[in-house]
Amino acid sequence: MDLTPNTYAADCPTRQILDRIADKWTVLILQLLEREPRRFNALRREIQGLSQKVLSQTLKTLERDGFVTRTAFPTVPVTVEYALTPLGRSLAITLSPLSRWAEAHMQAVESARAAFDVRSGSVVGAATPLTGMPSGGARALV
Amino acid sequence: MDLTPNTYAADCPTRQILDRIADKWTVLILQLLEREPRRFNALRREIQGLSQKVLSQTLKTLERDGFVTRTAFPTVPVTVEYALTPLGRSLAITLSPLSRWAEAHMQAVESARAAFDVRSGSVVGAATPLTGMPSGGARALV
DNA sequence: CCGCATCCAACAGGATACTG
DNA sequence: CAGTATCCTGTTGGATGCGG
Repeated sequence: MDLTPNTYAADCPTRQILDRIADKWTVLILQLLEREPRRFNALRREIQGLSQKVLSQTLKTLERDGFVTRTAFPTVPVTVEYALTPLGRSLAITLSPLSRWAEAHMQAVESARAAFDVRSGSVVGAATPLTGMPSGGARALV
Repeated sequence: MDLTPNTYAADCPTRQILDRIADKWTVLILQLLEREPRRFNALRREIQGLSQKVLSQTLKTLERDGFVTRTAFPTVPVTVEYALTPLGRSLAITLSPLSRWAEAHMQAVESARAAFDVRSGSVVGAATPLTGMPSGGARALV
């Protein structure tokens, strides 16, 4: 039996788990829930661009994976609260550097993209000019 | 002007970046390149389940985002080497805890899934028996 | 309020074949 | 070896309407 999990094997469970946790919505949701438990529509409102359907699906898998708990209070219109489990909290802590990295290096990435697009000659609104010039080839940049 | 980036706004650049870096293949590729630069087919072989098309696409965006450099040596059959930029190295370090978390908590997640599936009564190979029983409802767990 | 079910458009991604 | 181009299918995900 193979006791050492290998993320690079397609069939290893760790691969499947990595696929789930390396997800945009997972990162954002867990981040919010780490601060404090929330209701369904609270999450929906706080995360722009997240549709109700996808939120619903995501929460369900997060619950199944043991990251969040779903508690329904039998109030008049039902009230549902989502909260992190200890396992989920552990994951949230692991994930939070991702958001911070994105914020910290946003500018650097945008610059890199702009530079690359110039090198590739892909000017957005205009046809690629055969005139100017290619080359510029293999200068080590970085 | 808004100086504070907000990952929860749909149009914020950080959101787009988060979407890219929170990606299964990105995590795996950067991890490998952090140890040492690699050739195209080396990456392809080392990462099971990663098709040539997707690897190609992914590497291109990673290059555009300024995470990796692509160096082509004019040998007989051309040789191409991918390596991390300082920015990419910074990201790789941020990403590596993800893989390790997956490995460390693999068992816990699988247990959670099994438990959830039992609660939900979704036995894989069999039709859901109307006989047995529903309920099991709202017991607070965890 | 909290969802699920349905329909449908868009895109991701595998297989294959062909270039420098 | 290191890709690009084409085709074609499966899944993702938005929009909408209904039910507990």
